[in-house]
Amino acid sequence: MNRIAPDLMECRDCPIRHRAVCARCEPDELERLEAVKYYKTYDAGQTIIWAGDRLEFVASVVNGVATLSQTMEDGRKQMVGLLLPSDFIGRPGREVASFDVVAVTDVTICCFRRKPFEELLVSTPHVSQRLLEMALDELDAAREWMLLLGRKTAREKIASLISIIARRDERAKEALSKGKPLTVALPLTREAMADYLGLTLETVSRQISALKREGVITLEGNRHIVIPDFQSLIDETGDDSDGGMLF
Amino acid sequence: MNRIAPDLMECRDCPIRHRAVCARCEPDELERLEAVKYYKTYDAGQTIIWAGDRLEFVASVVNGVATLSQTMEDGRKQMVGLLLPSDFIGRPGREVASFDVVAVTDVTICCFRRKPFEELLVSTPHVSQRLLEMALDELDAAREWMLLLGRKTAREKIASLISIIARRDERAKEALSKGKPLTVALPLTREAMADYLGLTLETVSRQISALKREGVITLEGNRHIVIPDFQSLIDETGDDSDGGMLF
DNA sequence: TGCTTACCTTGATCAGGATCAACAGGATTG
DNA sequence: CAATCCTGTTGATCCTGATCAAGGTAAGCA
Repeated sequence: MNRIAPDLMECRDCPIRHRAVCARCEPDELERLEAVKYYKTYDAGQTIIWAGDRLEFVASVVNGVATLSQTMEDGRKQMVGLLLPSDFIGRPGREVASFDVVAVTDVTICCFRRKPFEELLVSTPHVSQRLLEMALDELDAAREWMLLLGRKTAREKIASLISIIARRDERAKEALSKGKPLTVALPLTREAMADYLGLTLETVSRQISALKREGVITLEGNRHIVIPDFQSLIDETGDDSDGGMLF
Repeated sequence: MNRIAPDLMECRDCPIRHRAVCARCEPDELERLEAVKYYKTYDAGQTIIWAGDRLEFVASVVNGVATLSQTMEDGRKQMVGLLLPSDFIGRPGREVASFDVVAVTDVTICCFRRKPFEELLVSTPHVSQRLLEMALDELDAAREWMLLLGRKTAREKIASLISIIARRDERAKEALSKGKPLTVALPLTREAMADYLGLTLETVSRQISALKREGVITLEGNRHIVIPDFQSLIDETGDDSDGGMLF
């Protein structure tokens, strides 16, 4: 898992330095952040924040994958976000968490106590500007997801999920640009995928089998998907076929 | 419709002065905004922005109701936001609109050309702070909506929509606080409701009829809903029954 | 080595909501 | 005033994905 000895790490060596909430910071701003940050690590499966908890800190995901989800009284569950390295956790200006945050793999996060961070937001314009930018991106992504949840078929949902994960995967990007078939690591179980897509795990399994049967994808073990031809996967997502804006 | 003669209106007389993106502005900041704003009005049914259009301006809804939606090639449509007075339209930092914005009733918006507004964002901290706050609120709302789209039944979706509209309705709030039965004006057609909820219009109609048959709601014409007992509507939404955090 | 547990697959059946279709009331128009 | 359009309601039928159920595979462990 390539764990970093967290407390030894300085911001300038941080793998998410140029994508996270601190991306735009000038050296002096970075120093202010550096002074108050602290790292935490969680094992796969651990809950990082419970919905309803008092929100003591906000954080950036440094490495690993976490999910943001909501559960109804009767157990129905909906994932509402996938948190990858550089993504932001928490909501400045809110006392209480609205969603559960759960580590899917082992996770390291870079934390700031909420109150001091809120003060920083006011005094450190490059942090609040970057946070605004990230929030607006998240909002667009959430709205894309609403289309998926409300209108796509099970098959389209699966194809969309795989293509989205492929797009966020650095190594996959490389393979794609070289026209090679690309292999994507799925960090999620079938159940987690179901929670994300608004399906049951059985339907997820069946649709993956169907895509495999038809040669759109190949499985390598249960957690690795090979995509021989990215375009034919895209064709299954139901999205506009303007291959132009890929990546 | 109580149309305001737009160009005569000054910010200090503006009905959304204290809720919109300008809410936090000091008098001097307000002057800067006032200098560059301009009003536009649209008739019910008109499209304000087409997805894919170059985004020339951002704006606040001053009065009326608009929708934010996405359409797939084959016509499937998903609404991803309901824009009520004080809500913000557009995305600073984005060249091209991602969603359609359509006026549902007659609508007046207060516009700022995008480029100058983006500069204002940098130089006017109270604008960007307020915008961040609004974006984070929208994000929470979008995530709530994802639970609705992914996991709720048709009946729960209808009940949720009605209760959400009731909550955003100023006059309804008043009636509620007095314990009176409250009447809510539905600004949406059955079809628009269906697009919002990820259902068909027939299912919307049937579920509304069912709620009426069971006495949870009463209809007054097609666009007004009377809720004799708000709690029993809430009970149908599938949400946590902690009536505590209402409003 | 066999046992347990977690994860996944596949089959049979069911049901919620989609689809197809007919019709009704009200507003608008010629 | 009839004709048309728009919106909404209701019925009949179909189909996608949920539910219930049985096995299968691989890893961890006694």
